Amino acid sequence: MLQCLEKLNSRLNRTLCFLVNKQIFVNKYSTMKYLNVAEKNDAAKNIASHLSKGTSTGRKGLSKYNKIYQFKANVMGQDCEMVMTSVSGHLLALEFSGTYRTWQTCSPLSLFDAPVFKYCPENYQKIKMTLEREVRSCQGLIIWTDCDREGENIGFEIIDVCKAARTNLKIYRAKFSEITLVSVNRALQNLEEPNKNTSNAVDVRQELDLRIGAAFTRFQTLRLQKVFPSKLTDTIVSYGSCQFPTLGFVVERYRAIENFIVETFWKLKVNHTIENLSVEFAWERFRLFDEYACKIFHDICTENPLARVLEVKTKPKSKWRPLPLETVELEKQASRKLKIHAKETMQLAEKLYTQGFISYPRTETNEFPKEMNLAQLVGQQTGDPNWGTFAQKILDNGGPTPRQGKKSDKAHPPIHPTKYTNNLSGNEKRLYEFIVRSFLACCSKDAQGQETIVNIDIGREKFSANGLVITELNYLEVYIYEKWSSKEIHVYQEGQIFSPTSIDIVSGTTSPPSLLTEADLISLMEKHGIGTDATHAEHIEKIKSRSYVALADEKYFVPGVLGMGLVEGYDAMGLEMSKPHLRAQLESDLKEIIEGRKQPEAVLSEQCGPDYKMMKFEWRNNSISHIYAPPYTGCIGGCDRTFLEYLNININSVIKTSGSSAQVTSSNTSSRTDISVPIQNHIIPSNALRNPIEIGSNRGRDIPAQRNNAMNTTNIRMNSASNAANLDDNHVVCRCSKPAILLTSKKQNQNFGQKFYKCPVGKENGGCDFFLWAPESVNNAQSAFETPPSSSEQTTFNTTGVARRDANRNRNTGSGNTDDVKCDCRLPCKKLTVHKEGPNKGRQFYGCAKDLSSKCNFFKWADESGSRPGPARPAPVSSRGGGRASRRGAVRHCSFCGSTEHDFRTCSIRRPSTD
DNA sequence: GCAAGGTC
Repeated sequence: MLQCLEKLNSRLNRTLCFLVNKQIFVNKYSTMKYLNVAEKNDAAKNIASHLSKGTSTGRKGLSKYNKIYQFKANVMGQDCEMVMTSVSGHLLALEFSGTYRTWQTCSPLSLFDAPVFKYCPENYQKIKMTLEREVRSCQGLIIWTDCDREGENIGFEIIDVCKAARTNLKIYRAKFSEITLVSVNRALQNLEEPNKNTSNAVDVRQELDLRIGAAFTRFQTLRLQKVFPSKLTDTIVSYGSCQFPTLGFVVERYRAIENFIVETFWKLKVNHTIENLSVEFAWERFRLFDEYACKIFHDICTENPLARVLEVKTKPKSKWRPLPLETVELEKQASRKLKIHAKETMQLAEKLYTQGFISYPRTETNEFPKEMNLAQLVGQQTGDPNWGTFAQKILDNGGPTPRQGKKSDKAHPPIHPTKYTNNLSGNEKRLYEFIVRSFLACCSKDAQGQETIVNIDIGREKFSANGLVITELNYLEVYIYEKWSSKEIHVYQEGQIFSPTSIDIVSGTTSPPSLLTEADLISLMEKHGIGTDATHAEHIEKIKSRSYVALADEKYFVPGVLGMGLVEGYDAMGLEMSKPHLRAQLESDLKEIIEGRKQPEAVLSEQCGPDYKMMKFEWRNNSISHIYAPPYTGCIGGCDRTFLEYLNININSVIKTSGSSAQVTSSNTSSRTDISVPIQNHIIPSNALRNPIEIGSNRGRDIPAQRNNAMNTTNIRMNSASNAANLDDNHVVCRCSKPAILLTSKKQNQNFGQKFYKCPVGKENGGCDFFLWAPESVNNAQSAFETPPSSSEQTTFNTTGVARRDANRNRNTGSGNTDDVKCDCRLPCKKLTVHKEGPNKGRQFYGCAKDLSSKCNFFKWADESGSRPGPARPAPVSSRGGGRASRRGAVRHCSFCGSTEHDFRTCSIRRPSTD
């Protein structure tokens, strides 16, 4: 009996193990159920279809646009129940709280700090309720939103809604590049965590767009309505980070045309006519702006007017078929070729998409996935009376061979027809036809021709003419929107001599660029990252509806009085609101948030906070203490320009970034390291400051100084208030905003034992190369940078490390012979004489022999021995950048050319292109 | 009454 029981027990155990191993037991009693949510219904349907191998069953959700699909799938080794549904883009919207929502109950300025909250708009309530209802019966949530920045944020909106409805939810992110069988199954087997950083970046983008957009819109609307009541009553004068740069492009082109100076030019033209065939030869010099010079060449040619054929080249020439169609290209081509505006094009495309005639029209992809059955799509078109024959020809001649682009949004294929129809009308019909013809053209072959180029010589002047014979039209047969014309030319042979029919001087005038078309505007927006492919048309429409711009001849954009006034008004205030780089700066900040290098709060603070530029400074080596006694609370926003000059901060750059206060640029090379040296390590935020400040430098970088001032940057960043608490006692932060670590030099040289600060992460681990000698070590260490200071240098009045290095070199160089004295480029110097009126007139000095654009900052008086430190008197500066030593005498001079008659702001050397 | 980004 006992044996029987043991046998039975053993058998039961084996059965149990088998069931557990096969997960039958687990499934029976605790089958895992997941809610899967995609960004749109279409995606949910297709993903469900792939994951279920076509077996998913559908049912209605509370929202009629967002259905629910059910199926079984294996998730992490377990067979699970799957429920799949979707949202429709963003589920939540951002809005101001309470009284901040209405215009009359708060100041526009208060919107920068006003409380905001996320809520679900009325038209999305049903989607939200579906999620809440479905998730209650699930143990897991899988996010299937598009794998881009906005998609990640929409994912977190879904997560927030679902977590509020159901606790203890396991949450995963499916990452996929396209909705294909392979891709979505791979995503399910490699589930990840949602990326909070990416979502944070979108939150920042949303908040900034709302705050800045609403604040400026209300401010300028109310202000301008008050100033121009008769003209602007009931008119919204909106501001947006995309609509304003779009307006800026229109204004900029208009100004370029207005400011264009017409010039007359002259050129030679050779004609050779035989039996009604006239061939024009173009001059190799193209055109000259000097009539007299052109006449001389004309005389030379006409003195011996025989042409000799130097070369006859015949080569095949192709005209490329179009790339697979992406949204921006569809908008541009429809505007150019069909004269349908971008906004209408997208509305039409949306309609064609929902009727199933074309694929998803918002795509940045211009290459077809390999697994797409293009032949089947081409086959659908063979019955059409206009392009059916061509479609059949593609199939008969080896099938579709699409030209492939290089762009992919990893989500949608290029725009293509998905179903044949001949029941459309109006612009809907025209747009469908364009999409079909573009698709067939893309699947066809390039047009082929033979080009002949003939080069001739007349009196040593060269001319050329070309002809073209088209041999195969190929895609041009179906793509009726492009033309390629043959050009007949006589038969020439190398060495042939002929008499031209005429050799003429023709004059012409240069012409300004043309006004922007919609296609041009879209190209500019795309180039500068203004808006997305889905929103370009809306921004253009917006500036039209606001009367900022209008269309001339129904084609060309011209700024209206209001648009022009806004741009010029802000420009006059030094606020570059209509320039694209403001948006570009935000995009750069968002990227840093995504990469985890920047806190969202810091970006919000920088872009949104009041424009404080007050900092507390302390000076090392008494540098400028006699003028600005430490601790000095100074402004770098332009309110104290003298102070900026002493720090060699380029005021123009400060103004340029006044909206974000992220960066100022130093105006000369030697001073690019200035700021971090004279200022002691204790960089303490003043009471006026809400944020601590990090000051770094470009120490150690080899930057050609005069080439690009913007490169000589000394970064001054506002960090988040929360970082303040993390700072160590020294308040030294590195350039990646981390508290710097204090280390001791172990190198066996004169710096042994000296202390210095470094980035805690280290450059080798992705940190920065921040370096600063500790205050207690600075008088003993080589210098605040790399070069050892001598005792004499310690007593100099220079505020800059670089000037000290110059002094050091001066001491070691020879005694006035140009062959002995070498500059910082290690090249022999040239000896120069001061011509400027002043105490040093006639005095000689050494400077770099290179030209202005590449010379270094080396300076040395010719009549002084090398043992003395840097110049004690106001110095003539050998190049843009030297001569900080002269500050002591309080004689102000230009930091670029040394003149005492102006400062660097008005220096003609510094600003050759604008002065 | 405001933005820009999703999508229907």
